[in-house]
Amino acid sequence: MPEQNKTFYITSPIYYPSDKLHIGHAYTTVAGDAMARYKRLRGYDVMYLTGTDEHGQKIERKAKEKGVPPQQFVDGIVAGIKELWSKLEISYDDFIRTTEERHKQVVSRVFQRFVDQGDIYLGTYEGWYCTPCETFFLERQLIDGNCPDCGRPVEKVQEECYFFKMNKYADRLLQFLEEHPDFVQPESRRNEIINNFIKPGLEDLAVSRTTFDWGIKVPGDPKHVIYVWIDALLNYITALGYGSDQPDKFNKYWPADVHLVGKDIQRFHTIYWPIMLMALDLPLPKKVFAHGWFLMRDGKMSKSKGNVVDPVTLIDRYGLDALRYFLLREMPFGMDGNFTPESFVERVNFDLANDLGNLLNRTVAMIDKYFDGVIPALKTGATPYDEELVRTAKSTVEKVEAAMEKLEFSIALTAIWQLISRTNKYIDETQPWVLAKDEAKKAELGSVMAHLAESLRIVSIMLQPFMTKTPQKIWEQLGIQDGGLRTWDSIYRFSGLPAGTKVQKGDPIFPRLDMEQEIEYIAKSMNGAAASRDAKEQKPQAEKTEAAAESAAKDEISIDDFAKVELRVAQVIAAEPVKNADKLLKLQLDLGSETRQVVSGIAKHYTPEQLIGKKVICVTNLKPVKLRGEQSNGMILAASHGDKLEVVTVSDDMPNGSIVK
RNA sequence: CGCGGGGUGGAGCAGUCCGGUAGCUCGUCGGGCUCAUAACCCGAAGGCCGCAGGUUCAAAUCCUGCCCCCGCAACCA
Repeated sequence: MPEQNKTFYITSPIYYPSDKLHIGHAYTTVAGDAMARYKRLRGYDVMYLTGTDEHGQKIERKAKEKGVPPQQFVDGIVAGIKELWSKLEISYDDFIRTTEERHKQVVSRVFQRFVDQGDIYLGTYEGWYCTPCETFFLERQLIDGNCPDCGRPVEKVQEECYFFKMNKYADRLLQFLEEHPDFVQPESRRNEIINNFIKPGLEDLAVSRTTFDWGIKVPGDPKHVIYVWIDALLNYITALGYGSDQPDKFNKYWPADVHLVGKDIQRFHTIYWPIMLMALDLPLPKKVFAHGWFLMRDGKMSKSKGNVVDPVTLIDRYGLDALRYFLLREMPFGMDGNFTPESFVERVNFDLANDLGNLLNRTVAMIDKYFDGVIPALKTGATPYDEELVRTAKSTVEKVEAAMEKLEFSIALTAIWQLISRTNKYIDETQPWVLAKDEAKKAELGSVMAHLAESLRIVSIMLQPFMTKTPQKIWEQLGIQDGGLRTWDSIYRFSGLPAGTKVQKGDPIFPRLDMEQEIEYIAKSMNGAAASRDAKEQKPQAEKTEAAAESAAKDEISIDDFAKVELRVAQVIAAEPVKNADKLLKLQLDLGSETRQVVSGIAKHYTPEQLIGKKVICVTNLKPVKLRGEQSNGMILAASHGDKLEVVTVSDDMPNGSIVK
């Protein structure tokens, strides 16, 4: 039997195609791609899997709103996701969709097996149901025994539901986690999982639903739909053909080397997934790595805050490699970090344009100028500075390899940039422009040029996992055509580039950006609708923000529809915080003819004192609700942008109760 | 006592597990150089490492208590 290549199986999460993806999704998937590319470079037989988790109530509902069948709805979104991946040059080897036959059949079979083994049983789910709200609640969610949403009485319901006996495997799981300290990464999250979830005892997991239809039916009991985790997690093996008549890939790649996940779903991958695999008598994945979030200046990214970054906007304007570099460099993998327009532009300018781009540019320019574009012979030792440069290059390779094994992308990139920096310094030390004036120093000068070119070649090869276009551009300028000079193995020696190679001067690979202008550009693209209003200059067609898309998607209404809303001027005569609530203020409003109580979620922005006396606009014919136990008979209008919020007011001489239209 | 993360020179972070010269990027100031994308290189200033106790020969690092910030969860009609 021929010797098999070492395999490497890495997965991204499968994404939920109910919305457009944002930079956070791009981040995870680019990280997985970098790892996959790195392992391929190192000679591994790599399987990189990504995909979509397409079932569930939310998609069923969204499809209904759009008036299309769920499958058609997700098909559209998935096409967009694939387009984004193609734009990001994600080198996935397979894209699994949970609506595919290859997945659904196996999920059914596995479910049946769990039932047969006694791991899944049919039980009853007990909860409380609010008929008007059509929502289930747990005992602890109720407020004074009533619906937390509308305050009306709820009724106790018992519903059939299938459960997975998680606790049956808890001891084995705990033992596994103790024996495999590397399984959960970063390590800090391991304790959280063990202490918060496993040690207190695992509850049986509800694995079916009867409240919606869009999903894989429970075998032999079609009113039940298999609920998300059983369905979704299995993608990692169904994509490999597990349980099908073609299990070759499964045999070859399983167990997975790394599951990349967001920290929000790490729990499911480190508890439920291993337990499911134990129940299937399969080996467990080697590692579950949770990366952090990109946070915006005003907190977590969210559409309502208007701070969502669309990766396409950045790619179209700054190029793919700028974005990929930023994502992988800006924050340590596994930690939260910030996205700001400033940080993005600074990275591009300082690291890419000034350090790397300029180094290539000056190197090629000098080879052109001093040697008619032909790289001379390299002779290490020709200058006193060679040795340290060569040593730095060697140690950089080691550092990058070590960092990549731990998925420490930012550390790997930092190391590469240290080499770039060292190479820039080498130019200052050797002073080629001085050597050039002395014909006797021609060989020395030539060797300096060769060192520069070789250093850049090594950099370009190490950049391949992170950037997809830049290495190619560097090779073009350095005149590297031989594939052998592009391999990872070729960088252990500092002498790969043969003398006589003809360089080809080109445009700067990363043009310097105008800081102010670009920061403003990105900031505007993030602000969406608000930005488009005050945007003075031309906006490239690519700029379409979520917020803008969303407002455009809102249906037009007629004047009659609007007339249904009764708005009146009201004066705040009393205001106090609601107990046990951070965000709520209880307001007493004078509407002229009456006084009424309104609870408003503005405590983070106004103190009660600031509001008293203000004339605000109140929606007076809104259905009353109870919030945190307080009656609210209306709602006051407020403008919000990002984390700013301001209530809408009118001047003091407008009488209370005046109609607003 | 709901869960979790964090407070380190002006900004953003590393170092904290395994105590022992406090490091990186940017900014500021000064200098050098001209091959290069006003890029590159060198140097300097600037920190009682949130506060208070404790352990130790020695604490950013270990222990105890406290303060402050930020996510998540419960409430934004």
